[in-house]
Amino acid sequence: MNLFSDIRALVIDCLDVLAAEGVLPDGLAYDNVTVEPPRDPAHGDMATNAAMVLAKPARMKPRDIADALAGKLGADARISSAEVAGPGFLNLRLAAGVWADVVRAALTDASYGTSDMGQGRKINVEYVSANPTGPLHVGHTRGAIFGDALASLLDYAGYDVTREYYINDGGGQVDVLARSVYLRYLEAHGQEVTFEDGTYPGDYLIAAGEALKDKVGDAYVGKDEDVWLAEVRSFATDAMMDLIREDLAALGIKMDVFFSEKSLYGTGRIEQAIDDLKSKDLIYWGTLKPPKGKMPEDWAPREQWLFKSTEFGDDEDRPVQKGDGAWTYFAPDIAYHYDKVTRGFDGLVDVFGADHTGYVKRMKAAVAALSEGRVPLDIKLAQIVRLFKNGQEFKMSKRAGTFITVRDLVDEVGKDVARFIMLTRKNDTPFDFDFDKAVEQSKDNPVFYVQYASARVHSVLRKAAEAGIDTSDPAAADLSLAAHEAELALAGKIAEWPRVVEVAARTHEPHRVALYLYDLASELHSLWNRGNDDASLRFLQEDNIPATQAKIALIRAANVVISHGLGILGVTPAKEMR
RNA sequence: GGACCGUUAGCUCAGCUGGAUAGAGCGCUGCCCUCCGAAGGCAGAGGCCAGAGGUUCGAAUCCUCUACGGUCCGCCA
Repeated sequence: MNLFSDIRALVIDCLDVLAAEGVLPDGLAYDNVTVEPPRDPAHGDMATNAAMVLAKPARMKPRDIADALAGKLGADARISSAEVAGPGFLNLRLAAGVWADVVRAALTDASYGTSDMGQGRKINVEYVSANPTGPLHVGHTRGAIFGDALASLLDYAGYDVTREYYINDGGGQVDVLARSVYLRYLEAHGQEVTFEDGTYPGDYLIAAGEALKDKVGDAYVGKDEDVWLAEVRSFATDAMMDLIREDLAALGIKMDVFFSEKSLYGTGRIEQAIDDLKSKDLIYWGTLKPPKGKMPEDWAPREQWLFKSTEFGDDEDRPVQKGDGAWTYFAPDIAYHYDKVTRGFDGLVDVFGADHTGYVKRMKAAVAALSEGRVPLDIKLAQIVRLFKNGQEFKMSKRAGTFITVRDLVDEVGKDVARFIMLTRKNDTPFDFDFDKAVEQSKDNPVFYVQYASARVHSVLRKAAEAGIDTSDPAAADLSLAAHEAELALAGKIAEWPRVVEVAARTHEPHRVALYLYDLASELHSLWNRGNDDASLRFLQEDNIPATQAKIALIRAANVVISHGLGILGVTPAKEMR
C-alpha cells in the first residue's frame, strides 16, 4: 500500500471523468501531476498541483479546474475535504479510516514499503573495488557503505540486484605487492630485508609472508623473480582478498560476485570488447592533442588506438591500446563493462571514489557504445571523508603510518554507527566524520536517536506484558482509539515510507532513507514526550485496554518501518539501549 | 587551459518531477523534572538560498555568465 500513489491514481481517475464529461479537454498529459505531503501541516494531509499543471494545456483557469476536481474527489470515501488554496493547489484532508488502513498495512503486510518499481529488472551495483594490495582503510568506507545500502535499497524497490567487486589484479601494483610479500617471506626465513621505494612496507604483509613460507618452504629463497613472481602474485592477491573480504564482513557487506581483472587478459575477452567497438567504427589509430594548460615535461605525440568517446559526450577520445601493443588501463575496464552488458543487466551502477571523477564520462561513453544506449550506467561518486578526533582533523598518511583501517573504525564505533552516520550525507558532498560524536549516546547522534526510538517501543511492549495487556494481535486493535492529532502525525509519517523508498531508489540516494528514519524517530519521540504533559497520550492506559492496544499498534507500525529502513541501511535495530 | 562536484541560519547539513510563509541538528536566549526511561522537554531569535542575467503562472531547484572552494586532467590502475 502506497497512500500517495493511491491518491494520485484517484486524482487521475477524477481527471479522466472530467475529461469524459467534457469539463476538461481530452488527451491531456498527466505526467507532471503530483500528490505530495504539504510542507505546512495546516495545508492538510496531501496536496496536488493538478489544476496548475493542467491550466495551460487545457486553456482554463487553475481555479476552475481545481473546483471541478475538488467536487469529484470529495465524493470518494477516503477524502474528507478538498479545498482550493494559493495559486491553485488542491489541499486534501483524508478520512481517519485511511490512516488506520496505513497502520494496519504496516503491521500485517510484510511488503509494506517495498515497491514494484523495479519490476524485477536486473541491476548491477559495483562498489569498493579497492586494489587488492592491503586492508581496506577509511577512505574506502564511504563508497563501500553507500554502494551496499544502495544495493539493498534497489532490492527493496523491486530490482534484481547483483553486488559486485572488481578486483584490480591485472596491473603493475600487484607485482609490487608480490615483491613486498616476497620480502616478508625472506624475512620469515630469518633474512634481513629492506623495503625500498616501490614496495609496500606495511605490517599487514608479515602474515602473508609467513603463510607463503608454510606453503612452499624455502623453494623460492634466493631464486630469481621469474621463478616465483607469477606464483607469489596470485598467492598474495588471494591473501589480500581474504583480508578485504573480512573487512567487508566487518562492515556487514557480502558481495555476490568478485570479478577478476586478470581473467580478462590472455583470454581474448579484451580483444572481443575492443572488436565490438571496432565493428561499430569507434576505434581508430591516431594521436591525441597535447594537454592544454600545464604541459608535462616529457610529452611527445604518440600514435595509439583510440576510442571515439567524444561521440558519446566525452571531452577527448581515449587511448585503449598503446603503440607497443600494451593495453591501457581503460581497455580492461571496457572489457569488464562489456561483460556486464552481455550478462544481461538492465542497468549498471558504478560507485567510484572522488579521485576517479575524471573517468566518469569515458566509462559512460563506453557503456553507451557497447550497449548501443540500451543499458544506462549511473556513476555515483563517494566524496572524501575527513576524520575528526578530539575536535581536530586527523590526517591519514601512509608514510607517517597514521592510517585508519576499516577494522580500526569498526572497533572504535561499531558497524552500525559507521554505516548510519556515513549514510546521513549525500554521497557527493564532502563529509566530516567526528569520532567523538559517533560514540556519544545523545540526541546529537542520529544513530542513537533512531535506535532509541526503537528501544522505546520495545520498552512499552515489555511494560504492557508486565501489566498483562494482550498485544499479540495489534492489527485487531480499534485504531480509532489512537486518532489524536499527534498520533495521526505519526501515522502520516508512516504513510510516507513507500514514497521515500521510491524517490530514494529512483535517484539512487540511500541517504534519504536515513534522513527519513530520523524524522520518523523524531515523530515518535515527540509523541512520547507529549505523554509527559497529557496523560491521555501515554501509550499505556491501564484502565483502558482497547486504547492501549490501539496506541501500541501505532507505535509498533512505526517500529516495523524503522526496522525495514535500518535493514536497508545495514544497521541492526536495537531492542534496548544499554 | 579544461572537465566534474559543491556554495542554503553563527557551525554541520537536508530540501522530492520547479509549487504555497526555505527546514533539521548543534550553538544561542527564555521557561520546565513528585511525569510510561530527563540518555531530556517546550518555546524563541537567527536567511538577499555565493552574485548577475534568463526561462514561467511560479525558481534554492532549470539555462547562461561570474566569483570562491574541492576533485581530477597522455605515458599508474
